[in-house]
Amino acid sequence: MPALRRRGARSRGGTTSVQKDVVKQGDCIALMEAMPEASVDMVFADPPYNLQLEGDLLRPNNSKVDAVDDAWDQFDSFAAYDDFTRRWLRAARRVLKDNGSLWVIGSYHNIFRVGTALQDLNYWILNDVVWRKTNPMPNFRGRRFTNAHETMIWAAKDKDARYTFNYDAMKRLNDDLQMRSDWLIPICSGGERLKNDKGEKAHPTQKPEALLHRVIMAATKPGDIVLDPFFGSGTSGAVARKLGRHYIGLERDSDYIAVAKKRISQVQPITDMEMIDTPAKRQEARIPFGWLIEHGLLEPGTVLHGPDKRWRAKVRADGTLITADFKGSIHQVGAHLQGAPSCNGWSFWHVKADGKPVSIDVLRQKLRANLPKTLN
Amino acid sequence: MPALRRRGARSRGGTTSVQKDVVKQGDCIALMEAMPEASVDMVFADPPYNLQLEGDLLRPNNSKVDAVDDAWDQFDSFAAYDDFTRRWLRAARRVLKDNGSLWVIGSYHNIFRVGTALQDLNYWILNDVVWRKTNPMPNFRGRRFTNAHETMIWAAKDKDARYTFNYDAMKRLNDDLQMRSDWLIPICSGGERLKNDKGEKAHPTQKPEALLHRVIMAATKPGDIVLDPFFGSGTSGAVARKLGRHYIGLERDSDYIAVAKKRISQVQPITDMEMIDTPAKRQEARIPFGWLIEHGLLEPGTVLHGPDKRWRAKVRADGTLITADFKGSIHQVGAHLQGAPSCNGWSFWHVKADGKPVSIDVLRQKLRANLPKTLN
DNA sequence: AACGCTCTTGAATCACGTA
DNA sequence: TTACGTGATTCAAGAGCGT
Repeated sequence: MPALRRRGARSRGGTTSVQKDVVKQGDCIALMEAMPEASVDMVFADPPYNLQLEGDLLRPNNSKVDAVDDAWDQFDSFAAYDDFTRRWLRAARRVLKDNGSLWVIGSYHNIFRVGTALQDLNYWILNDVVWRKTNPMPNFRGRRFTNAHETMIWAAKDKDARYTFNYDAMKRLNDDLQMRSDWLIPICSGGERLKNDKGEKAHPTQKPEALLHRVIMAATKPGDIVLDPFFGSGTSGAVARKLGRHYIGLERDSDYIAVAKKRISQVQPITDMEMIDTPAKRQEARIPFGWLIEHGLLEPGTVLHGPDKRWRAKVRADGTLITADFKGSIHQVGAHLQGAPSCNGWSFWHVKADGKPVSIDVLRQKLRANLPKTLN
Repeated sequence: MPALRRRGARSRGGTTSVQKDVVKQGDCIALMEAMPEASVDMVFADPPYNLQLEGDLLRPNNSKVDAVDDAWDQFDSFAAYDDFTRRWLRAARRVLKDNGSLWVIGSYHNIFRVGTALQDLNYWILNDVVWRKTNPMPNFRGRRFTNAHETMIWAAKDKDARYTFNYDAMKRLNDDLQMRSDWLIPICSGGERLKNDKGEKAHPTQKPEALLHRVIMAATKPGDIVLDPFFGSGTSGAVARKLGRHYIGLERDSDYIAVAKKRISQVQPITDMEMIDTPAKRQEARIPFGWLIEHGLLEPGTVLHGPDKRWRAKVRADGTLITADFKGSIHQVGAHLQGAPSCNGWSFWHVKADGKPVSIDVLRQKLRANLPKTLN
């Protein structure tokens, strides 16, 4: 039960305290209603999509697609889904700080209803952001376009809110061009995809950490609290912890909670504030340096050195480098250290791997090979 | 013997006739209500976006909605926009043929409300398609992501509609990969952008012809009728005419109508069917397997084998196959042997010719080419 | 170690015509 | 309206395995 407080005493920075870095089991609406109001800086929500699947779907080779048919995704009608949506969005709005913001991810099955509800509840939409998948599932029957993206809505609490947007960090993550509303990121697979002890996927819709990296870097500051009312396998919590933010996860399913807790416990937070604070080749696909970090080819805090080890700098989470007295892009820092007018950071900087220096350009090539022609 | 005929030759509704290749002036809802029902094959709509800064939103009765800045008026504005949206979508649904489809383009200001209305009116969403702009307007204040895309919703009249989708044409447009739901297309500028006699742009939101080219090629056949209830500068009409389709444009503003009419009059339609027809495997003349035997391309008793020689069957004179324990069609026997729910016998079975395996589909193509064109 | 090949898999509202 | 037979339909990655 929230403490009795005077109207207007609501702080913008939180005199109220809320339990941080926890996962709570239960219905997210009830759990949010029990939280103090205006207590979190950002909400990230991956609600049920309300897919309406009828029969089985077979691939051309007659194998069956493992569909999302879990009970938690079943609703009787659009009206029921709308009611659920409005209730959790209203509860989220109450616990959100006045200058916080909210992200919701969805597909065409549900995102229009979410967006309508947001607007009706007086949220103020800032962007719709398209997550373009490098490797979506194809359309097996040839009856539609390949459903190759999902949509995120980013909204402030109201029209006049002074929400956080780390414009420079985003720009640097994108090689000094403004970050656009369409993001190209692979789906979660391979080693990142959590499995249960039977080797099955632990959660049917686990989101990639690269996606959450960009969301959290864009719209929070170190120390901020990220609330995820549909915590699932805990991607938002894991990335928040890694980036020096706090998390609160709400989840009904105890199996998912166990997976998420174990996962988060293995995350090594970046404690060096310098690494995470955010004060910001033409024919081939352009790969911003920041993408190496988003995709885990470099960890924030990694030490890079120049060709002959005279020069060193550390990698920050937003894709800039930092030395004792200077920070900037890989090119700017390289030029500064050498006292040169310019420097190609891609060829200048190296990272130690198994004792041997590896050019970061090698990492770029590796990433480029993994991000196919859909880049263009 | 079944007659050789094109598959999918069903009539697409339309005993009623409708005026084609015209632009009508007036309120689109009233104009659609005056049209015969089930009379157009596709609707493309670029409705007002309800940009909240513009304040020029008109209610259904054409009264102007005052500029709004508080929550109550905002709700009033959304309600008016929703009402308008539902009315024109309902009218459009009535004039759409049962197997037609509808496209609506919008931005985050209005697209969620459009999508919700579509679902509520029992339209069946097929895809949301993202138009990624190569050259969007940058974000000048640095407070959001560059708004670099718009969203189109593609919907059928209902869940069971047999809408047109030229899968093969789309695949060829995309280097023989399935067309995805994210399209990269430049905004309309340069010579394509229509100007008035003062050199100002003739319409504020003229859409690029490349966008309409892909929409119309994807979802209509030559000779189909495309209805655009917010005709504006007439991009949909110009592209429809160019591609051998018909258009119906509805528009309130007489200046826009003048621009559109002049523009369309200058379009040279492509008359060569070879240029605009989009042959699909599904629509090719059906050749029963037995014809291969009748026409001497296969002898009764010939041994067929599967892709890897594990499976064998003999051809009987009536066009069935026989194995030790089973007989049936090429499809049934292929499925039975593999223990699969189904099998495309045309691609499964091969015959030895000069020591090399030849797919029976090759024989089918040979026969199809030799049959008189008039039957095709 | 480095390839090359096969097999598996991912938030999916995934036939159609004829009798 | 329903039942049934034909036959159309997949892309990018990762894992595993053999050379």
